[in-house]
Amino acid sequence: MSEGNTAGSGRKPRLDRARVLSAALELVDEEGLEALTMRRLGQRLGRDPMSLYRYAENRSALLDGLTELVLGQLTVPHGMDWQATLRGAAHDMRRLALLHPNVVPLLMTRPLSTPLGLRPHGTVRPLEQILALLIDAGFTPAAALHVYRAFYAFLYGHLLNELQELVANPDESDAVLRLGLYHLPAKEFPRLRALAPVLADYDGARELDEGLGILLSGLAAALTATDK
Amino acid sequence: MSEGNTAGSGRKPRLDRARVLSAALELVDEEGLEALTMRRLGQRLGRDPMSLYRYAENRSALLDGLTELVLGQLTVPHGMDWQATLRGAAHDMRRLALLHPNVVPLLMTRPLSTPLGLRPHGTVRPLEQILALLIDAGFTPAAALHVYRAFYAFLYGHLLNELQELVANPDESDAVLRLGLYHLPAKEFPRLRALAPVLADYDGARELDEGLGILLSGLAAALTATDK
DNA sequence: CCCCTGAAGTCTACAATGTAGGCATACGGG
DNA sequence: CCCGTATGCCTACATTGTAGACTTCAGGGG
Repeated sequence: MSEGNTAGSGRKPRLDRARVLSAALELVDEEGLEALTMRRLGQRLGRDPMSLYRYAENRSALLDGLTELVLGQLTVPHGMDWQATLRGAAHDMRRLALLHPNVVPLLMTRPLSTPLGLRPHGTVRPLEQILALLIDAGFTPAAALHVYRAFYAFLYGHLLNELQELVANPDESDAVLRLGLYHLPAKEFPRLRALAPVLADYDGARELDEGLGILLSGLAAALTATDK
Repeated sequence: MSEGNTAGSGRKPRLDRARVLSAALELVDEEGLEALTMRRLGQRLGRDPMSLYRYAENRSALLDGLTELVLGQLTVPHGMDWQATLRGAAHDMRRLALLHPNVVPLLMTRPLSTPLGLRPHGTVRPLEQILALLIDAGFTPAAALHVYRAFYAFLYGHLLNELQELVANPDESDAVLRLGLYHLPAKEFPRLRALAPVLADYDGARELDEGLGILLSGLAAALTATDK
């Protein structure tokens, strides 16, 4: 019986920020954000909860660390024209979101409470990279910022959209059941209910791609007209 | 001395779901989401915390109630063409977000954990209204859904974007200071830091409007080409 | 080899939170 | 007037984040 090391295998290989964060990420991936408590995380690492404070100041900083860990894995591709690059980055971001759906709320809302300059550098780097890309492609810095913002907005919004479709019974193919649509009074929500079949086969990658296509080409047109 | 009724004025005018929710909204508006605890809310209403459970099952349901209360105030305008209507709705949504910035994280993330059919009806109604609008404007139901999704994505993403600019010292006009940009190493983030002046005068309404213009006209073009 | 210093980890303790379960009380219909 | 039901309150508890003091331990200078 010995002791409560849930993870079991490795024996006390000296803690370390990266180790803490990735354990936290595993925990959140497996059991959701609520499960990420200092005590549970300590237990999973076979350590006293209090040890964590050597590596994370407080729980909120731990959450920031999580977003940093995930966003740090985002790769902005090289050697293509700017539109293809942005598309590539968007799809990679989508991949990360689907890989860690429970972290998505953090990705969306953490920045709301942290000014740009104080965010973990890893989370700001993609912004810098993309600005560089756009400026090298000939955009004015100000125009580059506009493009980035529109891109970011649509991307993040799309992810919010897409992850809603995963909710509930992911193994149920009938959208009426899967999304609990039968709870909506038919008189009040006729169009929505009629859309059940369409809701049933949602293709996130494609929807993202088409939206981006429209947005990016539109931006290119609008901006070349003025100051690009 | 009497008792701990912080709100002071009114004396026990019988509780009621609407009263509870709007007190919760005030509390969140004034002191942020963290301040919304059962005890604080009870105190503000001059009631025992436990009374709240008559009107809100649990804290999570209270948060859902908040999003419902705010989204219920969204008005989708009438009597214009579909693009103008969507624009109008977007600006009204923006108004609500700026009015209740602390609730925005809820608006963005609550739907992620609640299937469509189980959401408070007030939060689904705008979706139905907009679908109706688009279908009446001649779109296929499926096409209407696509338009709605792109619209919603950009709108929500834009709000995430815009609310980040409010963070930190809202009364400081210098963006370097206001956003803490001096914390970013100049070698690693040159473009971003150079953009400080542009970041300083951000016009959210305009940015929203221009993005929407591009997106909506692009959508119209793409869809009339196929099945609108 | 020993001891000493700082870091790494742990223990104890506390205030705050959500909420279950039982009780009081006030109100409205017979 | 009386009683049943909805409304509100009280007590109690398990769980959380985290402060502060203590322990353990690695490793480097005498």
